[in-house]
Amino acid sequence: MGTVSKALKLLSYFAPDRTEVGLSDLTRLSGMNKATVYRLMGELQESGFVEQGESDRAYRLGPQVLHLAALREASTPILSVSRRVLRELSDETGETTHVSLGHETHVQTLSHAYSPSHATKVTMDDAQTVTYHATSSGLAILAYADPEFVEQVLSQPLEAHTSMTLVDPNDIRTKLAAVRETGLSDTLGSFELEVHSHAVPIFGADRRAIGALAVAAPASRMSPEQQETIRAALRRAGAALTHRIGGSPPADYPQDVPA
Amino acid sequence: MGTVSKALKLLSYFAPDRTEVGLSDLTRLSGMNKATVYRLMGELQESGFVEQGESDRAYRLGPQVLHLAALREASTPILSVSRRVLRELSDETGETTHVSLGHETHVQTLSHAYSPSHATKVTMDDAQTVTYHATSSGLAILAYADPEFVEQVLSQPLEAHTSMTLVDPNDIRTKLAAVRETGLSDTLGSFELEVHSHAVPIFGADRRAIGALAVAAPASRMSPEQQETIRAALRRAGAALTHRIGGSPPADYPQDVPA
DNA sequence: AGCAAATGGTTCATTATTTGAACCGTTGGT
DNA sequence: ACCAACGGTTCAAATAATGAACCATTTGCT
Repeated sequence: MGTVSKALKLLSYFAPDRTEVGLSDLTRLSGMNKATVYRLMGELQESGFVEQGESDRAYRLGPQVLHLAALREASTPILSVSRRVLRELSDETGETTHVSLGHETHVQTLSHAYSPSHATKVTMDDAQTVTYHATSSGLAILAYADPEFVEQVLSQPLEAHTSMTLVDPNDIRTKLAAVRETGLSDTLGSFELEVHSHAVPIFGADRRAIGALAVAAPASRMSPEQQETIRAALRRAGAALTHRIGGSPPADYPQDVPA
Repeated sequence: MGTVSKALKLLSYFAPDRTEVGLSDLTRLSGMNKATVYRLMGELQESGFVEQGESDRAYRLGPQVLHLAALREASTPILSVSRRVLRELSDETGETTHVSLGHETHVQTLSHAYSPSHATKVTMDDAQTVTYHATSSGLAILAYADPEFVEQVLSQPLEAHTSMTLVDPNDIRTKLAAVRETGLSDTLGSFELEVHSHAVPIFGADRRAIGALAVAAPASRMSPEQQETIRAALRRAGAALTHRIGGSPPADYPQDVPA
């Protein structure tokens, strides 16, 4: 692994529940030498990717990441566009909605929206990191990913988040084939019990799945009619989002609801 | 300069008007060896900081920057908070407003809002990079920055964007003292002719100026009354933004409008 | 108060990585 | 058919990264 990758890997230890990390923590988490971490963080700091607290000297993500994100948004406005799509989809379905992006080994939540129509709802954090195999979003992305990439993900240890999580690679391959039939994935309690989640893939300009749009509802509220509402709304919203970021679905993506 | 800094420097060549950059362009822009750039970009790509187009193989900023920005926003919500503040400030003043962050050598626009009340308005891009010495935002930040930092900025060549730009370091030091008197800076045509811009600094938790909030109006519309409206609105909005991101102004910051 | 352990930070000889000139194979223009 | 520019690749030489041991403060415990 090159030096640059090591430095960037240090950034990945920031998480919603760990927004500040000290030097020793980073050393332990990364397994690198303390002097190495210190120097790398120093370079990241010079470039504005992290900043250091005055008192405790813990590292935080710096303003430079906002600048780069604004720049990325200027060319491919996923965030700003998805915010509107999420709002509409939440209003339409009455449930919590979110968009996620597929990364090398994990799926990352980018943004979410709640519906005010129910007191009980699935709660979310932005910037959450979740697994491919246990979430409807992850499965939606995998279903339209390169076969090699799928195998790479399935070759890693698959954690059982709940008793409902699919952990057998063959079960997952079967599931992915089913997802491809309809262009839509769903999971019941496989990431968190009592949560029934539906997702559709979002495609980029190169017709590859870059992320997913999902609706997460309490399982208790999921009637067949509600499910049909969600599926229809999700299909429409997904197509809209794909289109509005300049992407297009692959030729084999189901355009209509299959019989 | 360490390897990591070199890699991160490559990211700085992305700009609103250059969202895709090829290998040769990067080599020229950075002055580094082509093989070096290639390897560094490869590492940045592996970590998701950039991605490559299928056809032309040009590099774009990758989805990882969105993830980091979402993470930073979760702990210090400048962006989401400032959006609301900007909206209100634009409605109140009837002019274009924007927030910027102070960086090592430049000032970067993060977000902006327009007012619908006039047909002519100052137009903006997000993620624009501008100079410290020629903008009201830059001067507002400098006025509350460490003296060493001010000297560092003033020791570099100061470009005259227009005939009105202050380029003599002594003139700028005098200007900064005047800004400290009122806690508010303004420039008339020093970045772009015909634009009259007002700005207040935004302070972080450590009471240092991290950025600025600004109102940019066509010079032709700037009457003494309009100016007073803007100053008052800007002071209130700046205090609100500083407060809502968990920051506080330094002890010597003028709290009330001076006599 | 006094101690022990953990923290951030620093040093410097050893080591491993980065570097750059020259080299392919392709593509697009004339 | 040519030339120039592109992305990508190679390998010996040069340089930068590394890690064990060290110091100074801070924190937590008795």
